[in-house]
Amino acid sequence: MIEDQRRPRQRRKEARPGEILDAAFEEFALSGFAATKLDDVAARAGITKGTIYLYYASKEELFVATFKEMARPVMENIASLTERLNGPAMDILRAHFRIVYDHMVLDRRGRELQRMLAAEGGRFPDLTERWHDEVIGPAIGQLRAVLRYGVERGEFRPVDMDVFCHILISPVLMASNWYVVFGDRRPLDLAGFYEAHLDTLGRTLLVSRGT
Amino acid sequence: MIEDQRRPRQRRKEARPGEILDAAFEEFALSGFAATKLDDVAARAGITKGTIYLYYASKEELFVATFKEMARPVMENIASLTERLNGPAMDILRAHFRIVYDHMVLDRRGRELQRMLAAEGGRFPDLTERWHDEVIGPAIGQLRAVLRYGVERGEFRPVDMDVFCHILISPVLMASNWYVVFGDRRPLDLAGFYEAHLDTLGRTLLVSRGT
Amino acid sequence: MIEDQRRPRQRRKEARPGEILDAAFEEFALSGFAATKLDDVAARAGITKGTIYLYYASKEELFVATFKEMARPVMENIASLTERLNGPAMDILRAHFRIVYDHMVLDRRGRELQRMLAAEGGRFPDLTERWHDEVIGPAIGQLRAVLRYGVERGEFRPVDMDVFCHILISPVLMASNWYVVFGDRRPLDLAGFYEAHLDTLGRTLLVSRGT
Amino acid sequence: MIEDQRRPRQRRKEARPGEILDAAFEEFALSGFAATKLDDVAARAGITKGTIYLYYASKEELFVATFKEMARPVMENIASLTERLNGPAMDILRAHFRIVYDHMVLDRRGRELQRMLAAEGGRFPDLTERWHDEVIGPAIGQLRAVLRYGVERGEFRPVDMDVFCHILISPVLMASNWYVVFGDRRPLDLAGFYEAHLDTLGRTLLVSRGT
DNA sequence: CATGAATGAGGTTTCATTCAT
DNA sequence: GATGAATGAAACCTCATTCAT
Repeated sequence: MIEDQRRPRQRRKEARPGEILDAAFEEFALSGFAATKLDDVAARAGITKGTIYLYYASKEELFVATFKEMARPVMENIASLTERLNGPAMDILRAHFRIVYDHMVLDRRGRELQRMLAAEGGRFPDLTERWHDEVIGPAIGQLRAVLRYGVERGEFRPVDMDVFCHILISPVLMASNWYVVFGDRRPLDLAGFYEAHLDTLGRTLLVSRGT
Repeated sequence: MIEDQRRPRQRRKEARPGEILDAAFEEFALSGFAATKLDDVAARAGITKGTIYLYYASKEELFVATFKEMARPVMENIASLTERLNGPAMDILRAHFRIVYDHMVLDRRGRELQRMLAAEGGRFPDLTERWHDEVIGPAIGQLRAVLRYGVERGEFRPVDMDVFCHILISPVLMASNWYVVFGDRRPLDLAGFYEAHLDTLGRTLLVSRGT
Repeated sequence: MIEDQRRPRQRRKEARPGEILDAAFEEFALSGFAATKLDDVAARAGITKGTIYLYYASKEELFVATFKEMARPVMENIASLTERLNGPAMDILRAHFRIVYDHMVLDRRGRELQRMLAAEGGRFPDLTERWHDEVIGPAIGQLRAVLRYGVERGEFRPVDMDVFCHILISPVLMASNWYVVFGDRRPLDLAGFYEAHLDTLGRTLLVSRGT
Repeated sequence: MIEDQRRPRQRRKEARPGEILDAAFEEFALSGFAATKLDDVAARAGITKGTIYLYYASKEELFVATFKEMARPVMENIASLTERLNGPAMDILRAHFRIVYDHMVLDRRGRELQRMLAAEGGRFPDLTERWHDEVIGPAIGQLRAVLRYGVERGEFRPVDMDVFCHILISPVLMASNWYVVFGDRRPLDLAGFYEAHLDTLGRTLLVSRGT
């Protein structure tokens, strides 16, 4: 956003790829892969079309690189989810979902990534796989670990883990998807949503609930 | 499915628009709006490209017509959801979700419609509005009516309707989205999923559960 | 050349591919494969660029089709060279070379084909093979048959066929190549050249020459 | 070929233009003028694209310089062909053609130069002129001088010099062209070819041949 | 001298749209 | 109504050339 005072040719080359990916992400998120014009990406990045090809061999490669770059922080954060399991399982769950909400719902990038995947997954199965292996899979794996911990602890009732993990995480997808589709026109009370989600978790899982 | 006994020529004339929409839906669902070629639509419909323009003025118009046509049965079914509220609220909920699952998860069209909306909604805000007004809105409205009925009946505990409706319906979106994104490669136990979903509903809503 | 009075869209489609190949040949012969612009081909054919793609999938394919089409008459004429071997071998040779000169030297297409092969053969090895198999090979094969016939008849002295065939046919390549490279600026006396060539043949091959 | 012992940096400076021409020649010979990329030339020369422009103002100029440089040794050798005319004319011819074969057939550069001329001559008429004036013309001039010498000497029969010179030299073009077009896939017996060529010369020219 | 990032004109290719039949 | 050949704008991509370092 801050104007670089040096002339274009003088800009430091190290920053180029990143600037391009930022611009590309905006355009791809806005228009989808097929409808995005490299001219627009270049214009947004303040360069010309040809320059993109110095760093990425094709539009497809740019898309993949963009997705991977934008997914990286999400992946890293998911990977570093609660490893320590001690204390009440419900507290761990609460912390767990706090992070998931931050990265998949509140962060615009997380939301757009999910949308892009739904939209373009057919043409980029590798990205779908990667997203599953490094985001969805680990997130559900962590959730399952917490559930098992809670059950072993006598805090949670025993449930079919495979299925319940998907059930319990679905409000996250709902919130992300709602935001992306209906935007600001039909706002969602995200804070209330989060609380209601956790309430549901508790009622669904806890063995004994304080009435 | 039922063979039309009339001569192809004759049959065709009236059925054309519908056949085109069927073909268009498949192609749009497969490739998205921008990447779909009218050539492919025409080929799939067994006609030539020019013929499409006899019925639809542009690719955009075809897309809108396709979406509307495919959304119509879903809308109608949603509209005819349980109007009568009598008997246990939980039974009504169960019936309600049966229909929702049938049309939004099990029916490929319902799944694709949701995906298309996520993918192309930005370029077709009218469709997004329509989908909200005639599918999502009514479905949630019905859900809210049942919840209110259950609360009035003393069967459900009082909750924040607005938020909980979204929470409680999210697994439907999850199932639909999962299917569309991960396809058959990572199958979901849909029957178990449905049961777990209803179980969650019960535990979340019911005032007292028979242990 | 004769203006077709019908408007472009009305031209008969059957003629299109041929018209395109004619135009393409001129441009390819003029500029070579890489430097030829499809715009120019289209302009020469009186159509637009897109139309070319209705008939040929790519510039390469157009080039190959052009070469094959232009080579066809040459190939057919070579194939129909003297099959009957009777009478003086020298007379047969004379007739043989008359045809070869007509198609490889006097005919502009024959000359250009040879040039194109030298120029683009590296990028289109299939064409080179085809040209060898259907033009050069047969022409030399026929020449060899006549030589053998002349030797058996006692008219020609025995020579190493493989090598002499190439030697004896070289003036044809020289004439063709000269014309193509130096054009009209340094004309060649083609009639005298042909006679001198046959004279050389006679002196090289005949057992006894009438002094 | 001889290793330059000086440090690369130092050696480079003076040798640059030559190295560039060497690299350019390989690329131009491989792909032709239009399809050759300066990137590839630079890579082959071990420098960067920009450096080429320190020495040559444009791709065209580089091509011309390359051709001239590569043609220089050929021109020089042609120029120094037999000036002394004494002894049997046939011996002189033999020596003459030995040199011509060495430089136009056996030397890859000679072959490629001829090919390049056929391929790009249209775009570079100056080169064509130069090649004619300094290679083809002198070579034929020398040949004519030997023929005249042989005729005057009573060794050769009188012939139409202009035409016969072309005829008699054509096997050289054939050999060169064959090699360039069919490469190693359809090898030519060059030694036998040379002998057969000289045999043809003798039979065509000599007044009386020892039967 | 040398670099190599950047440019931008221009080429190939695609495809929604038109229109004469 | 239906066809399908033709169009032409626009997209992706290439690469000769420039220029600040």
